Amino acid sequence: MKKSEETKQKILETTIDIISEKGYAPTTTKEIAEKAGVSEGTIFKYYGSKKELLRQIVQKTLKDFKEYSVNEAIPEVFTSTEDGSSQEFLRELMKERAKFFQKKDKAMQVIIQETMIDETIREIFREKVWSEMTRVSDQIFDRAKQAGEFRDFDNRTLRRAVFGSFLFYIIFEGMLEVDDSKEENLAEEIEKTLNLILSGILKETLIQE
Amino acid sequence: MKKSEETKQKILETTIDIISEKGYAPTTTKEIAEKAGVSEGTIFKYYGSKKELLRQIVQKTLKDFKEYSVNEAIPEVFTSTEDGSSQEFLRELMKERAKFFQKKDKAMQVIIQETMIDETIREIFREKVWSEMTRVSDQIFDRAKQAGEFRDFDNRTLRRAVFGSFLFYIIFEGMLEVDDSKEENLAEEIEKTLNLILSGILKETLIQE
Amino acid sequence: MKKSEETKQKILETTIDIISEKGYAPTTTKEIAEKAGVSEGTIFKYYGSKKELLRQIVQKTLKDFKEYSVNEAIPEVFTSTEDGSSQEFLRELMKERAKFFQKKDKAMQVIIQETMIDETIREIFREKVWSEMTRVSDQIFDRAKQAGEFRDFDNRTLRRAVFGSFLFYIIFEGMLEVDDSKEENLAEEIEKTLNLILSGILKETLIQE
Amino acid sequence: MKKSEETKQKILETTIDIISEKGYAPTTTKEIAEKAGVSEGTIFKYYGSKKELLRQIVQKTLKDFKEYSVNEAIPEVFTSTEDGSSQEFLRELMKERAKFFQKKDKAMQVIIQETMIDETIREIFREKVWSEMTRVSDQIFDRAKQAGEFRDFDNRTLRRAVFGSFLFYIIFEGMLEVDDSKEENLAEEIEKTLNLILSGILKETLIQE
DNA sequence: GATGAATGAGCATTCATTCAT
DNA sequence: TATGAATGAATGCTCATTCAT
Repeated sequence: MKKSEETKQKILETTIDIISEKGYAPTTTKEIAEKAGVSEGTIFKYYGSKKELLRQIVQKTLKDFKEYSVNEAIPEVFTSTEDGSSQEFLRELMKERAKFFQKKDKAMQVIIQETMIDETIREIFREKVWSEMTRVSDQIFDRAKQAGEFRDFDNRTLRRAVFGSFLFYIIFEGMLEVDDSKEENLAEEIEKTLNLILSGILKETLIQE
Repeated sequence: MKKSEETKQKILETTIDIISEKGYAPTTTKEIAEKAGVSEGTIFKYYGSKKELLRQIVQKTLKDFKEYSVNEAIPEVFTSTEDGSSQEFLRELMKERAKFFQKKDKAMQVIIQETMIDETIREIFREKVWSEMTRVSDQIFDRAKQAGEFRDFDNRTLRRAVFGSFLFYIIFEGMLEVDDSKEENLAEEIEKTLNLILSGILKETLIQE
Repeated sequence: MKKSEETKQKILETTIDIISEKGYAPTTTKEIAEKAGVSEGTIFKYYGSKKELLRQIVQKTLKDFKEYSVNEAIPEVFTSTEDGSSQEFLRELMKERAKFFQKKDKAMQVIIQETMIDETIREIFREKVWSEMTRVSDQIFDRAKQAGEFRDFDNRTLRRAVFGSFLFYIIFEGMLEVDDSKEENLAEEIEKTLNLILSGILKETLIQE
Repeated sequence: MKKSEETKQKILETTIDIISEKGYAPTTTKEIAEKAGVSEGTIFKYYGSKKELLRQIVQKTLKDFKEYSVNEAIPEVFTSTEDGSSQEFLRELMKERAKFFQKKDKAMQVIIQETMIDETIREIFREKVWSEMTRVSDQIFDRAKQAGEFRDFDNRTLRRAVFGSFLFYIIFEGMLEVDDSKEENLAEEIEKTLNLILSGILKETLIQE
């Protein structure tokens, strides 16, 4: 990597670090410059504006996410579950996604934060994540329902259950349970949660079909 | 209500409205003053500082939440599920809570936003919501497991599934699916989601006991 | 004294108290109102503006000073030194003035402070104090020199010596030597200082006449 | 001097100019910026806060004063009065100090003003000026009394006479006698005043020894 | 290419002042 | 008469942004 690329990268990483802690608005370019070891001018040389710096962080992270999904996660899942059930497929998919989240931990925090606040970011999120998530999960759910593997819940309800527990884990447990055994196995947690969602909480099945 | 109380209340409501749209930091006291129809001075007369205004919004909302829980939600749930199962209890409880969220919609948005960013607010949230949520759900889950009604998932996994889908509904669906049939019945959505979580997605139960 | 006069007086005294500690500018009308036990509105009812309140403090104090000079100090001095020397007269006069300063301690601080800063106040000071001080001291000095009692210093130099040591005592010793024996006898201090000035520091007289 | 140092210096001088006329509190940073030909931001870049700007003015002036005393005034005085009397020494010392005051005229006004109002500044003044003045004058006075040159006044009374007339000259004559022959010789005024104080006003010495 | 000095619009906050009650 | 709610101009200060070097 060229020197200038390194500098640019350093700025980006530093910004993600700081913003994920205190949010975008209260983070100053001065602070970023100091922690990144460059002058404020340099930030503007590379990114034009503070807002643009944020946009590039979001865009880059979501592009990475998409690339990861397409190039690594889904092929990997396909291979390992080739002739398997939808259930197996979903299980592997969630684990792959979780890996990404875990690696891009702070950047994802930034994205969720800003998605809640900024319409521009929200739009990017909608386009890059939400639509893809909806599309892929619709495919899985539809196939599974057709195959008689899943009960007949509508896709939105299914999505809510599958992704919601994941979201809860990311946002609240990570943020609020400070001193907890953070080193617990993510894959195992996903496993347990999906088990629950797939098999249900109750001993006696509630729904008569 | 006295005139001065009305003014104070008007400021609070206006602030919640604006902050829930754009977040705390980029909202200016000038903007609040204009939309609330008071002078900037008045805001500081009543709330001392912008930060304090936020703190009071959070505190008041969470106090209302607690009072609602204790005075309305839980008694109501107890009465209606007196000799019922834990499942029934949980179901009613979630519906009652959802009602509150729906009513305090914007204020809750503010709280979730700031919880992600501000350690002070995070602390309040931890004390007022998280600990209470943990305690109450532990009771329900433990009782249900002892009664042989629930499978033997650990409480954290159970919590993740139950509250996560709820969170997903609040944060993402509300925020991202703009043009959707918002008037859909909340109670019904809760019902469907809990059915899923309680009975599981799969037709054949996964777990052998 | 009528109730309203009492209120007015209370405001004035409170203001003098506070201003003498922190100066006019950083003292707020809110602070005055609170310490005086009235509403802010009342202050403006009586004094019209903060500036006017200051002006009235200065004017009143200097009017008191003048009245004291004319009605008490000078007659008292005349009586007690009727056929005495100028030296005796000066000595008594300084002691009488010192009594006033001691009594009006804080108000005089306010006046000296504001005289240094505000041209309006400076003008009042010039008219009420400086001109009178100059006039009276000129009379005493001239008479004493004519009588061969005083050496032939010009009046300004004489004034500087006589009033300067007094000023130094008021401003710096009072302000800077915090823990000192404040209860020391003012009259005695004046006495010692005037002795010095009248007789000189040196054992051998410097000036040959 | 570097450009940035010049800017910093310009701000300082402009501030001294304005504050010495109207005092610290009513002087606005906007006014300083305009008169100094810089932006308000620049002031805060260099001095952090308005209060800090004042503190630096006071500190710098008093540091200059101390350096002047030690490096110029006292050596100069020692050389010129090497085998002379204490009287001669005191005389020269006062003249040297007066030179400094005359040069730093406005800055000294600022210091005296703020010393009367602000405890922080008062503390700096106590440490830097008052203690040194007390120490040096004690030495001179003690030596002179031991040598039988001075009468037996206590040091505080001596100080009051010597510095008081000086103070009076600085504060009141400079401030109140606007149209006067300001170009009069400072050295000569000091001379006359010290003559008076050393030899006394009276023709006949008052004190019998 | 990178700096850092300088900017100025915009912010939260203060406070003397007004006025209906 | 006295209050205290409300004001809004003005303040100290911040910070993204520019640009000469």
